[in-house]
Amino acid sequence: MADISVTLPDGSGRLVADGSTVLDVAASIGSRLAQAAIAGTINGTDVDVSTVVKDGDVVAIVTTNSDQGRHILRHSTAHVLAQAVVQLFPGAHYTIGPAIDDGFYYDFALPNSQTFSDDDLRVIDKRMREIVAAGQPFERSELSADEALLVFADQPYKCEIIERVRSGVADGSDAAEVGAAETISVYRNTDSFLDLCLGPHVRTTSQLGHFALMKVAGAYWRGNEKGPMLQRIYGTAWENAAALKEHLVRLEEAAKRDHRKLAVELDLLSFPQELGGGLAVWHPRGAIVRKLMEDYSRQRHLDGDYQFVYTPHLANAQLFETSGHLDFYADGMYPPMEMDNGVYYPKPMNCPMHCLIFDGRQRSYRELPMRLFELGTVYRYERAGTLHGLLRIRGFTQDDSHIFCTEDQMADEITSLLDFVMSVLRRFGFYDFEFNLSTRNPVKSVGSDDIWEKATAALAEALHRHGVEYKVKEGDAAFYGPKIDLDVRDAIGRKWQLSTIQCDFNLPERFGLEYVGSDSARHRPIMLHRALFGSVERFFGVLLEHYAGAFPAWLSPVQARVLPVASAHEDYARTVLNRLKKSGFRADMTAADEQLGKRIRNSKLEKIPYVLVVGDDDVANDTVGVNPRGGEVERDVAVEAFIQRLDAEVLDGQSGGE
RNA sequence: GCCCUCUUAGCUCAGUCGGUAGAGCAUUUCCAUGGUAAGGAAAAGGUCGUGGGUUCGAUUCCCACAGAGGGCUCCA
Repeated sequence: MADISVTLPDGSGRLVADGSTVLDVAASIGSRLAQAAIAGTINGTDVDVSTVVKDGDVVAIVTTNSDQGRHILRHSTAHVLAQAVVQLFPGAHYTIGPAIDDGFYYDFALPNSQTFSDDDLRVIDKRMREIVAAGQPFERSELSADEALLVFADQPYKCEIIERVRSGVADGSDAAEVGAAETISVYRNTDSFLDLCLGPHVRTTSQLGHFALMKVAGAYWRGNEKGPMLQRIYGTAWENAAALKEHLVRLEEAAKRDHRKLAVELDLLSFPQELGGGLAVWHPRGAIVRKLMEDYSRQRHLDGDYQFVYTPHLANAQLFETSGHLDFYADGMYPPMEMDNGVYYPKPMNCPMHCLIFDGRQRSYRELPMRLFELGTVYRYERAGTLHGLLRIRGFTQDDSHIFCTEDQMADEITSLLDFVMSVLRRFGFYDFEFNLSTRNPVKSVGSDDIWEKATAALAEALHRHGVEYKVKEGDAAFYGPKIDLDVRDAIGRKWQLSTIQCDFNLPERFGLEYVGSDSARHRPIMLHRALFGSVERFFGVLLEHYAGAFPAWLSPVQARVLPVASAHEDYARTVLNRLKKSGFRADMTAADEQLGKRIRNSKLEKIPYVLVVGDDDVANDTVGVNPRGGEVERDVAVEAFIQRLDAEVLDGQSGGE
């Protein structure tokens, strides 16, 4: 048989026998590679390892320890899940089951609106392992739509997908199942189980097995809340036992950082049931941290030439009619209060009120850019199921600013805003930023093409000037203007969306805002909305998770705790405490009513940065024993030296770190 | 709002096959004064989320509501 030549990713050529498959190519390179091969790519297209290569093809082998490989084995595991469910729950309809970050899910419709229980998960898991042990092959075949409809005649959701392919409306939501192509591919595991799928898949189920079923959840068919509610099973799957274990440990670590758990443990804040859902009260420990955050924010805004304003929590309905919020977002607002002189609403945002301030008198171009700043508390009636600790809450405070400027000022203003945002976030220990630029949704937007183009260009320009990478989210802008969103990565690599910078062409129009230009004519200002923390509550929650409750010294509720070894040292301990307080530190003391070890333990659990132990030696020498959070104990430190050290650390926290 | 699960002492959790409840930690008091992550003893603490229903009797079974958790949808 004649040889053909294929090219490998490193550019080298390779001769293989005509009719060779991707797996044969892998085998020709090495037997271990062939073992690890679960799929391949030919000329950039994902394929099964059983696919035959042609002369001149560029062939790559996909192994399990790559993102692409894991994606494939997760998707294959989803098929195994579907087979197990179909076997165990006769009459179950299976719908779609894609791979996702770290795992996969599969959505099912069970007969008679049955639901899965946790016990069911255990049974399903067991059956899945039997399927893995059986080493079933994944055999690909291609069918016409008519053939496929016949094969899946008793699977209405599959038929719907097939019909969508036939009528050419299949889109991203169908992508895991079928391609955009006219032919429909299916993968067969056994004579009785096959599934619509674009592929590729592993060769056999025996290449799978390092998976865990995580949870059951409800999910709407096609994400449509008017559509049927399906039963979704989430799972995670990895290339080997170690990777699976690592993932599960990571989840445990993240759970330990849960801000709702830490808020209770550290006595920071609570959500009393009597208050109502999504409403928090701040306890002294949490309130002091919040105050420090707000003080810091205020100081930075003063430095940045912002003008401080205050606006009330209620407003006449007319205001929100003017702003358009009542038209668009009435569902998300707390209900109206009818008074003798009109109808009032709690404010869901601050912008309309800031517009009133701008509009309070005639404005000159000389006043622009005018930057109004407020820590403004707003109320939004978030739907019950969406509440989530501090991250999604019904009453919250935005570090909200509205900047009124001319079109020409827009680019500079946005550029300096980006500096400002990053500088503030760095102070809270975030150094890894990702930017998203959301552009116009042509169907739903206000404002002229010209102004959209200018504003989008100004945002892009600012990003370019900073030399930062950014993703463009086409059509993701609000109806009133384009925006930049900023995501940060926390200490364990999770992504959080925090800051936002938005252009608004709508409110200036609706409120008829104007300024007098140097040409003596009236012009409409551009309005920029921006929040750095986003909401103080949400930012606090993210910060809690980021620091795992161990706030840096400048933010810690208690910076140092003095512990006398025995009662005899209490007087001295008190003088040390007073010196710390006089130096401006937040410090306290725990009397020797309990053993030293226990008091140290409790202080550590409170994540206090410094525990100062004082005994006979210290009384004699004016020293302390310093037990720092996460560090080594140091004895005989002069009190003055410790104060200077802490002073430097706090100062560095507030102003260093750039 | 939708699907599932949950709600017992300040916290973390047992428990009652329907006969009004227990532990550890925390709290208070007493003893102990201990140099770097839990010393000992005692006391106090609960209309078992709320409201209805079934029952001789409900914290337990049923229903509704509220709140929480996991998802979906939504997030100006």
